[in-house]
Amino acid sequence: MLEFAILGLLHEAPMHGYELRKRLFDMLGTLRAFSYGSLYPTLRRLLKAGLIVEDDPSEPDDERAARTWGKRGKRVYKLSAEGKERFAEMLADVGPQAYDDEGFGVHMAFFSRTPAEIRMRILEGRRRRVEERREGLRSSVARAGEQIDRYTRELHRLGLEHSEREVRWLNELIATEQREQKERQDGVE
Amino acid sequence: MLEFAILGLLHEAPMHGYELRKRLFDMLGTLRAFSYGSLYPTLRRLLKAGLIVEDDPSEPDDERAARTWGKRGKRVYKLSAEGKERFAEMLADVGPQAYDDEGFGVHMAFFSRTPAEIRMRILEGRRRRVEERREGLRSSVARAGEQIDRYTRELHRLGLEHSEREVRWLNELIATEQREQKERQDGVE
DNA sequence: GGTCACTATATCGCGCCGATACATCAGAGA
DNA sequence: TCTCTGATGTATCGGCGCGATATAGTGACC
Repeated sequence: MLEFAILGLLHEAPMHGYELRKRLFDMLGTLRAFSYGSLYPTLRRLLKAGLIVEDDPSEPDDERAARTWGKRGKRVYKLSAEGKERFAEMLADVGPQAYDDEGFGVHMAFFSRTPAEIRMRILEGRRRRVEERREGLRSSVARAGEQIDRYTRELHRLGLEHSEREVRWLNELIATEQREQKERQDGVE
Repeated sequence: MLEFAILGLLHEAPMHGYELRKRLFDMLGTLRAFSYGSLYPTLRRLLKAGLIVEDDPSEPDDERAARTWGKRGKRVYKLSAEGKERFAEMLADVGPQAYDDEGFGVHMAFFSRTPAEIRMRILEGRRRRVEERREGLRSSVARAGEQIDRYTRELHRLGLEHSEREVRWLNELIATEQREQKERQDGVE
């Protein structure tokens, strides 16, 4: 997931670790924080795999100000051709991880770079997933009184409300996507 | 967190791994699944630490039916004195992990075994945490139009709604707790 | 007799977190 | 001028938990 996010973000511009982390935080908020303890090792891994390369180009005087540093701070990374390719593959490969809480959020944050058809698949897969959760919680909450711990039931009540709300939210998004797709088609014809 | 959950569950009765996992799933639902890949190693660790002991007592003919097995399946664990102590310590030690999404859910699932005072601390800490998130998302959503990616904003909108709803839910819980505490005091006096 | 779903234990690799350490730099305030 | 704080920046370590996978006994249905 972090790999996906890094590759996605580097499409915008070359960046160093700290910046990546901030951008990520802005996009995902508390949904997914990604600590430095995973960020830097992942960067290393991507570097070794050749998916990103160090952008070290002895200063093209272009925004020189940022890197006043002393002896080698700031390591700026940019996407390699292989990295671009890999990101495209990951976009196309819509697995179950794209439907769970964290994976879905990360995927959605990159929807602007995601083909409409794949956006649709993810949105609908997510909806199915949340509907299942909702049904489970529904029956748990309905199976009232008897046996279930009171606090557990409260927990399930909140979960149920969240699920219901998210399904509605997804329905709106899906409707919007469909409307826009139709407009695109009408525009072409 | 898993350690906490296992120790908490074993207060009810001795159990084997599979059963622990099912009970856990029933309590936390999709909030926190805990796979076998973490459950069994954790059980081992707790065993080695002496917090749980194997309950191997050559059949007290008490529910014999369940263990028809052949050659040693089913390893039943029960709490040791140290385990009980440890759980009590973990209950009393309310750190930031008790306020985040997953930790809070697990703690709340064991509220029936948690002193009222600590329940209060956790509830209020969680509320503070969620309010912070809410404020962050609020300003992000309000800072409309300009610059922010459309899908990212949708993500933040949903997050905001969830935060608002959870704060309300927490307020109710806290109010209930306070009411009950008052009743307890009145009853005593 | 087959096969299906459930019960049950276990391991492996690896992604990610939290804590921690260590630097530089900008601005505020004494 | 000095110092302190807070943001910027890179990095490592131990350990938790996940997903995939292997193995196997049990009960029920057809």
